[in-house]
Formats: sequence, C-alpha cells, structure tokens
Amino acid sequence: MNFKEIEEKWQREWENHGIFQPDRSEKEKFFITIPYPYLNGNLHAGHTRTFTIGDAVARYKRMLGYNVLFPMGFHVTGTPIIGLAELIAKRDERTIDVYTRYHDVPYEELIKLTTPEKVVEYFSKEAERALKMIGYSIDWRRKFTTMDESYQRFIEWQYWKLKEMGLIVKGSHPVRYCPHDDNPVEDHDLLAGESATIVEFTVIKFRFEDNDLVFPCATLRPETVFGVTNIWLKPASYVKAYVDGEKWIISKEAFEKLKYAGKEVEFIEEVDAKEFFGRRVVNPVTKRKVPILPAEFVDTDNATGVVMSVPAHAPFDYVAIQDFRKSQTLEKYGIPRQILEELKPVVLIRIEGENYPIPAEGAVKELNIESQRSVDLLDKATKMVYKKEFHKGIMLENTGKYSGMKVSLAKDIVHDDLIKAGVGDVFYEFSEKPVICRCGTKCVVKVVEDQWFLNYSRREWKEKVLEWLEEMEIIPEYYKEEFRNKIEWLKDKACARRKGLGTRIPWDREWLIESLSDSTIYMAYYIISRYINDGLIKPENLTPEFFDFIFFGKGDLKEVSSKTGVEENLLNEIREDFEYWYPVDLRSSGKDLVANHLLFFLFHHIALFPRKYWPRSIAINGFVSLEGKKMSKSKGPLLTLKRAVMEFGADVTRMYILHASEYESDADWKRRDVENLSAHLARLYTLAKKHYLKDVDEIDDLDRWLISRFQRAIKDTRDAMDKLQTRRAVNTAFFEVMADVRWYLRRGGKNLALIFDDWLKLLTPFTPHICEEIWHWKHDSFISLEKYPEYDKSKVNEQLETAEEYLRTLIEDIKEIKKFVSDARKAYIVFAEEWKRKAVEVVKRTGNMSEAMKELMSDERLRNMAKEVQSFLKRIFKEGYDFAEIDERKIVMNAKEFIESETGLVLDFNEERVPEDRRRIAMPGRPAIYIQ
RNA sequence: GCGGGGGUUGCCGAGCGGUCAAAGGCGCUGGAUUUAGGGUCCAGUGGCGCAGGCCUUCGUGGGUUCGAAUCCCACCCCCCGCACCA
Repeated sequence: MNFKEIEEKWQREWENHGIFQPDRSEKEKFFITIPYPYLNGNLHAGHTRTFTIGDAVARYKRMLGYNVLFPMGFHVTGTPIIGLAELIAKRDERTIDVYTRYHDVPYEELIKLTTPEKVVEYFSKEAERALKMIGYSIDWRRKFTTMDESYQRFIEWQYWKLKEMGLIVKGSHPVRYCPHDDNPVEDHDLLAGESATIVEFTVIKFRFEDNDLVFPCATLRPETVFGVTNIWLKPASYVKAYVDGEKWIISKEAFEKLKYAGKEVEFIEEVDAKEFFGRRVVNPVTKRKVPILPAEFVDTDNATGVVMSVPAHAPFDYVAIQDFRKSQTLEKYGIPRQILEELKPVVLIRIEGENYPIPAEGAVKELNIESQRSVDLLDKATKMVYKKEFHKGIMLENTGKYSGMKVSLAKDIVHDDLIKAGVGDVFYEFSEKPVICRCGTKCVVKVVEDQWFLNYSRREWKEKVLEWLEEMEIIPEYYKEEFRNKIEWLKDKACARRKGLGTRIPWDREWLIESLSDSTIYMAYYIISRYINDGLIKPENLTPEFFDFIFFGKGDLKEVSSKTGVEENLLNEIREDFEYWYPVDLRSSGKDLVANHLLFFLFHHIALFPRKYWPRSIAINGFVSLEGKKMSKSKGPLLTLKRAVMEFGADVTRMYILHASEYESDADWKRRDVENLSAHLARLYTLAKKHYLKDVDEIDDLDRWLISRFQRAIKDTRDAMDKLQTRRAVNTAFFEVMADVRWYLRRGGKNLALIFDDWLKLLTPFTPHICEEIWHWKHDSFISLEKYPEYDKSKVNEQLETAEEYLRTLIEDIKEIKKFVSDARKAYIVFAEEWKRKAVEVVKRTGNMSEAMKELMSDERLRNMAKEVQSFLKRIFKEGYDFAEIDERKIVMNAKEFIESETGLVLDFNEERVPEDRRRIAMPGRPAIYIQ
C-alpha cells in the first residue's frame, strides 16, 4: 500500500468536488475557527496539532450532519516578518542556517526573500500547500492575509467603531528600548536579559533642609517611608540636573536613563557625594530631618542611585549602620559619632508571632551577616523580610492614616498618595541586568508618550466579558477560572506601533495597529472574504456603511447600495451569510493565546457585536515538543508540517498528533512512535483487504458480541469527540476496536465486514484518506460526507459480553495453573453445583449471613451438608457475591476447541476424575479446574 | 511572589471511593511464520508462589473510611502565564 498515492488522490477528489466549501443551507451550521498562522516561517508541529484537532472536529461535526465552515487565513501584521526579510537580505548566518535546516527552505529560495512582501508570498504559498497535503477540510475560497487592502478597510472600520465607543484612549507606557537603534527591543533582539521585566520604583522626594535641592529616593517599599532614619549616597560622583523643573541629585546612570523616561532633563553639573554627607534632608511624609550618609552597597546603576534607609525593615540599611560602629567611615567624612543615636531602627510593621522585635535585625542574625559587602546574603535577607511583611504585615500606629492596613494594600496606597501630593514619582528599571541589545548597546526603559490604548481596564467592559464567560463553554473546563483571572488582570493595552506591517490607525496615520489588536474579530471577515476573492467586492466598496450593514443590518438597503457601489442583491446575500454563519461556535487554539488573543477576541466581540453573535465556546490545547525538546521557530529544533507529512504520511501524522496526548496536555513528537504508528495503520488496510469485501455469512453469537462491543466504541468515541478528547477518541475508535477485532478473529470470527463500514466512518475524522480509499472499494459516495455511526443500544448484548469475558478469564486461569503442572495434558472442568447458585441468589436477596443460612437450611438436601454450605457462605461474604447469569456449560462447550488450542490442553468434564477438595472450589461463574 | 495545571507501574499516558497490579500505545522478552534480518501474527511483561493465590506499588507524611491511585490536611517537586510580543 502506498499512503502517499492514496492521500494525494483523495485530496484531489475532495478539491475537485468542492466538498468542503459550504454555503448557506437549511442545515444547522457549525462555525469553527483556528487562529491563523503568522507567516515568519513554515508551519510546524505546533500548528499541526492545533489545526489537526480543528480539522478532526470539523470533520466530526460535518458527519454529525452540521453544515461546517472551517476557514483559514494568514497573519502577517507586525515586525518579525520585516525583521526576517532584513536578516535574509543581510545574509545573517544564523537565520540562513535555521531557515534552511529547520524550516526546510531551499537556500536558493531563501535568499530571494529579501522583502516582507516576498516573505509573505513565499510562506503563504508554502502554508497553503502544507495544509492541503495533510488533508484539512478547509474552505479555501475564503483565505486572505492581514496585509490585503480589503482587510485593512475592515480593520479601519473596526477601530473607528471602537473609537466612537470611547474604548480607545491615549496614554504612555514603559518599553524596553535600545538607544543605539532608537527602537523598542523584542526578546529575539536581545543578547542578554531576555527574562528581565520592567519594575516600577517609587521615587520619594526628600528635599534639602535649607534649599530646594531634591534627593529622589527610589524604593520598592514606599510604605516604609515612615521608618526612614537617613538616606544613602554612594561615595562617588553624582549629577545635579533639572528634572521637570526641579533640581535633582541623581547618579550619572540615572541621569542618562531619565532622558528616556519622558521627563525634561537638563544637566547642571557634576557633584561629589562627599559634599552632602552629614547634611540633612526632610522626609516629605514625616517631616523628620534625616542625615545623608555614605554607603558602599548603593548601586548607582539601579534607579536614581539615591536610597532611603529604613534599618528596621531593610537588612542592607541595618547592616550599613552597624558597619559605622565598627569602622572609621564616619570620621573619614567628618560626621560626628553621635549621629548613631539618631539611626535607631523605627519599626512600622507588625507581624503576628514574629520572634524579633526588629525584622531586619532578625533576618541578619538568622543568616549571620557581618558586613554590607555580603551582597548575596543581604539580598536573601531582604527577600525574606519583604515576603513576610508583604503577606502578613500590618501597618503600625506610627504610620498615621495607614495604621492597621495590610502592607500589601498600604504599599500601593502610599505610592499613589505620594504622587498625588507632588512628593512622589516613578522610575522604571529592569528587574535583571544587564539587558543588552543585539547591537551590543545597553538597553534602557523608555516611556512611550501619547500612545493609543485599548481601554480594557474599563470596568463595564470587563463586567460584560465576565458575564458572558459564564455562558460560554470553555474546554477544558478549568480554564474558565484562568479566563476569569486574566480578565480581571487585563490592563489597558497599547494598540499602536511605529514599525511593522499592518493597518494604519485611520485618525492618526503615524501609528500602525499592533498585530494582536488587528486579529480580534477577523472571523467575521471570512464571511466577506469569499466575495472579495471572487472579485465581486472590491476594496473601494468596503465603506463603513458596508460593514455596518453586513454586521449590524444598519442602514437603508438602497442607500447603502448606492454609497458602497454594491448591488442590493449582493448586499443582502452577504448579510444573510453573516446572519447564518455567525457567531463562532468554537475557537480552538493553543494555550499560549489564553492571556492575549483569546481575551481580545472576547472583548472585541462583546464590545462590537450584539449578544447573539458572541462566541459560543473556546477550547485550549497543549504544546508540542520534539523528542522532549522545546521547539523554537527562530532557533530550532523545529519539525515542519510538510516534512512530517512527507516522511510519515498525512494520516499517520494526523493520528499520531491526535493520539500523542490528551487535548489540554502537552504532546511530545517521538519519531520512533510515529514510525510504529504506520504499522498500525497498515494493519487496518490489511484487514480491510482480507475482510471488507467478503460476504457476510449467517450471524452467530460471536458476531453479535463484536457488534455489541462496537456499539460501545461508537458511544465512547462520540463522547470523547464531544469533549474534544481526541486522544481518547482515537484510542477507542482505533486501538480498542482493534483489540476486539483481534480477539474476534482469534476466536474464529469470519464476518468482520459486519462492522467495517461503521468502523471506517468512525475513523474518518482522524485518518480520512485511508478511510476514503477503503470505503470506495464498495461505495461511490465520499465517506467524509457520510453520517457518523450512531450508538444503537439494542445491539448491545451484555450476556454475550459477559460470556466472552468469562471465557477469557477461564483461559487465563487454566494457563496460570498449567504453569505449575509439568507435562500437563488434560484440564478437567467442574462447574459449580446448582445449590451454590441458589445460595448466591439467597445471599444477594437477604444480604445477611445467618438469615441466608436459615433459609437454605429449610432445604432438606442442603441440611445434610450444612457444614459445606456454611463454609461456602462464608466465602461468598468474604469474596463478594456478584456472579453473572450465564450458562457456563454451554459457553465452554461451544468454545471447547478454542480453549483447547489456546491452552494446549484437552478439556474433560468427567467430574469423577477430579479430587473432592478441588471440585469444591467451583463457584458460579468460576468453575473448578484440575489439571493433570 | 501571584495565578492556573500537574506528579500513576521501564517510558508516554488512562483511571479519580470497591469490579485496580491498574485501559491503550511504546519499549522489552518469548513463541509462530517456506524461520537471515526486517515485517507480520500471538503471548508475556511489579515481586513471590509445585493449583487459579499471596505480598508490595500510584510524589512524601499524616488523616477520613469496612475499603483510597481515587476524598481531606500538610509538605516536596515539575510545567505554563505575569503582557504590549507573535
């Protein structure tokens, strides 16, 4: 058998007959979408998984009788494609290597892709080819890319709408930025510091006691401002500068950073920190005058380089002050020693059950820290204190209006209050350093001003989304909680970019709409795109009136027609299409999109469309790794969809990926397992060859058993597919049916054809090509369009199933015993005597030992063997008493030859030959076996 | 740290109060096959056992229960997200 040939043949046939191109009809519709892929490379195993699941569901639903729409488009918005084109143009070695080696792009082809347009052109063609090669039932009439002019009209319309609704606001936000490239930096642009996040420091302005010089102390713990005993500067050169009109003392590094922080900064002069030591500044909150002191641990490259000292709660500060006692530092700077008196820790946070009166002291003692040079230990101590106080701490009386508040709460409130009072500010800093751009420059945090934001933090919007979430089906269910949390957590999102491909913000054309922000409701665009692809709609027809009419039914038909230049009939047609297909019934996606795209997908649908068009369900699937290794588009390893299909075939690839793990968990692609799987599939084919076309003989119990078992497989498979549990579905439909089939054949079954049609149908969503092929040996229709098998309860025969199970156990038992008998020839079978059956029945009814005994003893025959009856009853109670109602003798007699061939023993039913003590073991459902 | 998920027999993974030594696949072992391998088919695959049995396992430690892989509590470990990036 040649998988490849079969697959190509049926893909051709499907396409020629257009069987996956649904139009509006009387049938109930099912609209399933998978996120369109981003085209900065070839489709890989991750796509393979998400798409195959989608296709299996699409095919399944189709066979259930739904009119299924399963469309696909391509995403090209954003910077990576541009970046890729640039790298290729530059002949970047690593890129060339990754794209030839992992993305399977031939070198000669690759080096031609020097513009974004060429990249998109190439990869979209490749993607479409790959998606066809694996046999997805996609309606290709609707494809598009997000660069298409028509799509841009659609996005512009959407953003005008959002703007009208007041959902787009202006704001600023911090980004990672390279001063050299003069551009924001993405993860893959970094040499170091990929995991660094942007941390927001609170700046508290301490003023000189006798002039307006500001010492901006940066802290992550603004709530401890009440415990400040002094402030720290490093004995080094600082900068005096105007910052938004104030004179600030800051480190040199901070001065550079502030230039990007959206502040007006002007250099005045360099100053030596020495000048300030011993002099005093005023705590803007407590008004206490505190001294400026030197400390080596101050990192001038962290925030402002000016630090407030809270010895009670900050181990660094505590230890630095201790150091004064041991060293001559104070003398060195001419500071009187009495100052130490002032530096006593001021405790301002209480923790229930805390051992040490001063938390910082406690941590320092616990870790045995001697000097401020033990930076690692001090970091650890800081974390310890911080963690404890943040979660369990309560603000003390000396914190004024914050007294009694939880620290976790007070922190933010103090921060906000400081800023409101004009004595606070923010300073953005990286959580880890260094952060270095590919060009070798140290990155900074830049605050981007006047940017457009989607106002996701708006309460009413969130409420609506949260409310709808409760109505939706989320698969797996536990993700609903995750969605709830993420909706709450979602803040305003910058939706505009300076660089990249995409659509310009229609009212501010300097900005482009960011790539996730243009992909929120594009499923609605699939309805229109087919008319665009047919040439019936041109970009110039896509006026706001057009979209308003199609999506909302807004406007007078005649007027809309004249304004858009689209015929009335066509407008109606498209409007009806939309009403028919919308909403999206299922959006199935990888779990990486939960906290972004899927949220936006919900938010935008809910904002823009009437309730009846809101998404019905979302499903989340896991990732794919390769031989246990994480895949990476830009670094490898990577397995392209195309390569998988070329090497293993479409059906094998599909079945493997569906069966590799259950829907929500991660799957691992193991080459060896994949190879093995083709053997399984080949077995199906071989079985078909042997049995599918055979006429069915008269049906016997064994056939009925197979049919009965098969009913369960149908039920289980459907149940699994309804929950998108593809692994379970494949396991049941393929492997477990296969196991039954093997038993059936081993038992001498001859009529496998009985279930074959239905078996093929059952498997069609998973392995459509081979099923289509075999099906056509007998039929002219497409199995892909056949009706999915239905569970028929009347065909389930419990008795027969129990009988087969009985037989299986009997054979196992005989084999088990046989192990212990050398030179075994005969197996004597003795069935339980009739009275035992009766006894079981009595026990079942009475459920009580003494009552059962009493009743049985009323039978004279049994009374004569009271002892044996009693011990039997004991045994039933001990071992349980659930025996099936089957005719054991008949079953064994009918299967005599089979048992003999399976066990290699001759069966004998002559009870005389069996010793008394063996014979007595016989139970209903479990005969005595004696082997000689 | 916060939030979500998870730790099952050699591996992947089902099971989620009794029918569980625990589905299915992989791997391994043995057998069959006009028997070189490979493929295919069949069987076995925790330990012990001269009779269908017994013993020990489901991250660790407790608990609830006649009975727990399954329920409760504590602890340990792993994965993912924490954003402006597709």
